This record gives sequence, C-alpha cells and structure tokens, in this order.
Amino acid sequence: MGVFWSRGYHATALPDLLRATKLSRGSLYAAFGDKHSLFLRALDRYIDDAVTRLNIELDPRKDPVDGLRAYLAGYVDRTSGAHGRRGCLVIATAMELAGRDADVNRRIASFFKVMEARVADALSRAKAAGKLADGVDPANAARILVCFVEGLRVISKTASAGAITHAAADALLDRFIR
Amino acid sequence: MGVFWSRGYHATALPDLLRATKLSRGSLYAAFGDKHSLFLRALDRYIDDAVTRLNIELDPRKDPVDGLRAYLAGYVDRTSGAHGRRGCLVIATAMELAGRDADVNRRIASFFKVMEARVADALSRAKAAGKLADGVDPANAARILVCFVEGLRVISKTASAGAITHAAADALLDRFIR
DNA sequence: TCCTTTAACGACCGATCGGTCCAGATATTG
DNA sequence: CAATATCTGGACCGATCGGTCGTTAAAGGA
Repeated sequence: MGVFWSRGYHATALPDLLRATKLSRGSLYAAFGDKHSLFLRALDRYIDDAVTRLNIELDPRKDPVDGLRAYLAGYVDRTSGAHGRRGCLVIATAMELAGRDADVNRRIASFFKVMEARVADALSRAKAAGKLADGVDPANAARILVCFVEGLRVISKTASAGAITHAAADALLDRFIR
Repeated sequence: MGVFWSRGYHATALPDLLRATKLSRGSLYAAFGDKHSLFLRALDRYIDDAVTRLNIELDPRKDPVDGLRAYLAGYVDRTSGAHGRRGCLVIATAMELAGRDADVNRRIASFFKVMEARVADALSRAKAAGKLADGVDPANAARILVCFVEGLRVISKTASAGAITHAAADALLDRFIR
C-alpha cells in the first residue's frame, strides 16, 4: 500500500512492488493476480482504515461537536509536515484514475459518499441538540466540511499546513456551531 | 495542454502528444525539447488562464462580495457534469508530481499562494466595507474558501456536483458575510 | 527414505516507453 | 533553374514496462 501511496499508480513499477513486498515477480503474480488487482487491494485497505477512523471520531454515542472537532483536527495534523507532503491515496487515485477506471471510480465515489454521510449525521445530531448556529443545514455543511478537508490535503502537498490551517479549521467549525 | 489535463503526466504517452499537436516526433522535440518541458509549458498555460480568471473575478475595482460569489459559482459550474469529471490539471499534477518534481512543486505552490492571496484580499476589502460577519478573519476565511473549491474539484471527479454543491457554496459564503 | 505435490524464483517475453537521427520534401536564394 | 538551407516525418534506439513460464527448491506423505 505504502508504495502506491507515495508514488501513485502509474509511477509505481513492478520492481518497486517487489521491493516493497519482498516477493519475486512470479510469487507476486500468483498471490495478487496483476498490478491492477494489487492496487485495488491497497486502495481498499486505505479506505477501510479511513472509514474506521471516521466511525471512531464520529461515533454516534459521542458528542457530535467533539467528534467533528476531532475529525477536522485529525485532518489538519495528517496534512502537516512530511505526512502532508505524502498526500492522500484516495485523492491521488481519484485524480489519476477515477475518470478511466470503473473499479476505482466506484470505490472512491462510495468513500466520499460515506464520509459526507457520517459528517452530515454528526451535524444532524448536533442540530437536534441545539448546538448548531441558526440556519445551518446539515447536508450543505457536511459537503462544505468534506470539501474543506479534501482541499486541505491538496494544498498541503506543496505548502505545509501550519498554524494558519489549524486556525482556519477551528474558524470554519465555529461558523457552524453556536 | 488538453491531453495532459485529461490523462495526467505519466499516462500521457508520446503518441497522444503527437496526435494532439499534429506534429511528428522529430518536430515535437525540436519545438519543445522533451516531454517534461512540454508538460511544464502546458501547466504554465493552465495556471495563467486560472490566474487571469481570478484577477477578473476578484478585481479590486469591483465589489468584493460579488467577486467572491462569482469565484465560488465559477468553480461550482466548472465542477459540474463532464467538465467536473475532467478534473483539474493543477490538482492532478500536485498529487502526481509535486512531491518529486521541484519545477512542478514551485509552480503549484505559487499558484495556491496567489489564489489564497487574491481571496484574502477580497475578504479584507469586504471587511473594510463592513460587509463581513463579526469575528471573521480574512486570512483564515481565505484558506477555508480555497480548500473548499479545491476539495470540490476532487469530489466531483467521481460524483457530479449538482444543486447541493451550489447550495453549499452559497451557504459557506453566507456564513462569512453579513 | 523416496516420491509426489506445492510454491517460490528470476530469466525471459513482446510491447511500449521517451528520445535520437537521418533521409527526403519543401522553401529560399542567387 | 540550380544550389543551398530548413524543416519535417518516421525508422530506429536502448531502456523499461507489465506479465509469463520453465526450473528448482521445499515440504508432506507413505
């Protein structure tokens, strides 16, 4: 997974995968089929990890505002420094392959949908608890937050997301909660 | 430019470029040097176009709030339907090459910086005109808006940005202006 | 112990990659 | 019109791509 994450699909050559898996060519093809299948496996694992984290942070049994704060803070941290420059496998894959690879497209679309749904759910719970500012629609706000964090990962491929970003994330959430 | 935009750097092979430029291999190399130089040229043109548009939309002589609205609306439109699925050359390049190509990194970083600066400037002017909501910091809000639009381009690689997105963009801006 | 079965290995494959270079067409000039 | 300069096209190059396959080593059972 790591090698695809660091380099992207096309830029990852068989020798890279062999080095990463410590397998020989033959064994790798016996175990995973082909490069594309192996990539799909890696992508699935990456997405699983992300969804798991999402389910923890935005757990319905926890306070939704705390959850949202943790969700945003997690993204800010993950986009800082070296981690940030590594980027995000989902976004890189979306830009590189989503348009021409149906298997990939399905996975990415579903992931974004799940994330937006989880965030929207947390916002709805916050609204029900009277913790949202007036006139905030959970669906719209969820899309805003998701776009914000994904955009974060993009711009922090080049510029490190420093203190400003943390402040921006806080400021964004503060616009929604009361 | 179009072929790099549609396919990405690595996935664009010489034959694609020959077809797109209607040049032969020899002529193309005489005119542009190599694939990398040609790509940089395409990237520069793409960025130039974007900056030009930015300068028009956020022209200091026009109303900053109108400008910001046009800026957001432009991105939403550009991420809808087929245009959206084509994605954004800057983002795709950022994810694909920024980490390993200094020339590319410089261009992308500078572009994001310019965009954020233009947006922050418009927000500052809006604040000076008393059009911003209480407690809104132009620098933070600028980062939020930039991340939002870039995130928009990412998620609309798979899901079409429909009416919800338009509403989200409006909702976001409405949180900042009074 | 020896034979069978399984799994790992890397040499090898055709295709295609980015890049070079020369033959021939075209245009220019005296 | 002829000689020269310019440019273009595509054959060709070594390297590397993703993928296959025969060989060899290891493991399991009788």
